[in-house]
Amino acid sequence: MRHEQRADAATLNSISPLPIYYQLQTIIQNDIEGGRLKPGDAITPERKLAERYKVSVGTVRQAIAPLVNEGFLIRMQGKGTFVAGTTMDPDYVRSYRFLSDFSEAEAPIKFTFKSLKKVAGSTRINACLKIAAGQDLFELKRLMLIDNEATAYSISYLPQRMFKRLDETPSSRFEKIALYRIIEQAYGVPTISRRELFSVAAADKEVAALLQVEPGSPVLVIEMMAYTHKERAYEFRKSFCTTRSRRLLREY
Amino acid sequence: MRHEQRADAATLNSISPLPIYYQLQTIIQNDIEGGRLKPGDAITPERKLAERYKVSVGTVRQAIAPLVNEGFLIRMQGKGTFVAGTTMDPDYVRSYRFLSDFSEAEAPIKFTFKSLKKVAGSTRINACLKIAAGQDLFELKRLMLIDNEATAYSISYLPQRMFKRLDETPSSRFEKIALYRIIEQAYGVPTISRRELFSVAAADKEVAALLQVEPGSPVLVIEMMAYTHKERAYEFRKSFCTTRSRRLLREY
DNA sequence: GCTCATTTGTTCGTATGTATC
DNA sequence: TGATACATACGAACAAATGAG
Repeated sequence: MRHEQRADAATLNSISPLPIYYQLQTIIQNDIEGGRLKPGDAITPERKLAERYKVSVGTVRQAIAPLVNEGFLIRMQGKGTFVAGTTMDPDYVRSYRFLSDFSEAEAPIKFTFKSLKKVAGSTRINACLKIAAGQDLFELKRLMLIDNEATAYSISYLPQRMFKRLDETPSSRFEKIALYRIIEQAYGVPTISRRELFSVAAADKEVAALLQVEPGSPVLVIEMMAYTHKERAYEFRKSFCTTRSRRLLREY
Repeated sequence: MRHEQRADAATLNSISPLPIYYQLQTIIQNDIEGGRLKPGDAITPERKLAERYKVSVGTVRQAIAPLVNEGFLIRMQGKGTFVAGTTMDPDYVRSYRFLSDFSEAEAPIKFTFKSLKKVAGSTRINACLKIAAGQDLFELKRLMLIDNEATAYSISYLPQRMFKRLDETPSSRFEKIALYRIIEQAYGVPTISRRELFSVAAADKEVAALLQVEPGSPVLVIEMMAYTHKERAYEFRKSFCTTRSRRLLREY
């Protein structure tokens, strides 16, 4: 479990205008973002880092503290310092939160799996994901229910090359665990940020049937990109929501 | 400009299980959240705090660091440590950001002032703002244009008691400076968080006329609450957006 | 343009406490 | 119980930025 960091090609430069603690912080952060340190790995203990780089423990702590603060690392007294997974607040990372009003409580939601299959890449989606036009995708469809009423329908696209054998995941898993958790646990890809585009559109036949509305009636449409380290896109998702009785919540 | 903190009713307790640095952090944070330290104020220098509380400079720094990190304070070498205003990333705090697609650049937006007047409180809005039903409100209406095309229309409600004489603000100011900046600069109320509820609704006559759409046609509706310290609500806003050519952006 | 007092920034080293295994 | 590792706290020295004179 303990990850052995290689005995540093990167070294600290005391002549550099950059503070030593910052140089060390960058080294560690690069190891995380470069995938050499994966979620769950323990990093070298602070005292050993201090010896290796010939700096004081305080300086090592200065390097580690901001990484802990930004959510890259998790420190546990008596155990060690570990690489974190998805940094976003679990509440914020949830895409489908519905309220009828600000004063009301959040409605519990149920995910149902519809399908997961390999599909050919699309020009637009591959461009958004910044992958070659020829690369194939996984297409995941899910329906979200509140009080047994279909409330949101989502179609996700993920690069096959990045998530090999995702289609071997038991479908029940997609109903129990959030997608970003699966991505993180199975592939070591944490979710760092997301962008969403909101619009209104008329429901097509597929959406209308699933959301139980008249074809052509207006629904809330959200196109989302999910990003891991270094703003690398890993998912494109299109969601359709009815907002008859409940409305979609976002907090910042 | 320099704010003199009173010579501490609150004192540090070395017997307490809470670390000293944390106790000191809490004292400072309470002064900020309680309004005794306002945005722009300088806090007592670290060495003086160390003397006053009989702790080392390092401990004071440990107390200040997280407050800097969370955005309550801003430190400037050679100048001092100052109480920050709105903590949110300026980009994130902007409510009206529109893109035609993920790969496109953001469209520049123009705010136009429509009206600002005193209105009686409403049961629902006052409840959301957690103020007495009888309290009066300011109602601010603004129209947002992209490429001279009406794209969003917003109606904001703010408690009169909290923002006395807001209606004496020159209307041009609302077209040049974001509302949250005015609120912060004129009243010392920083924006800490927001919640939004997204839905789709038919445009009424007023909205349809301003957004230049057919009455009854579907528009994106966003109800927003803005909060300052301690999750105290200070604004209720209802926005209506057309998403013909551009879509509303949110990032997390 | 220069100097000086003030203030924060960086780095060091040490000691002791506490949690884990 | 002991070894390991992080948490808290202290204090000192020098660097760098600022603003006043």
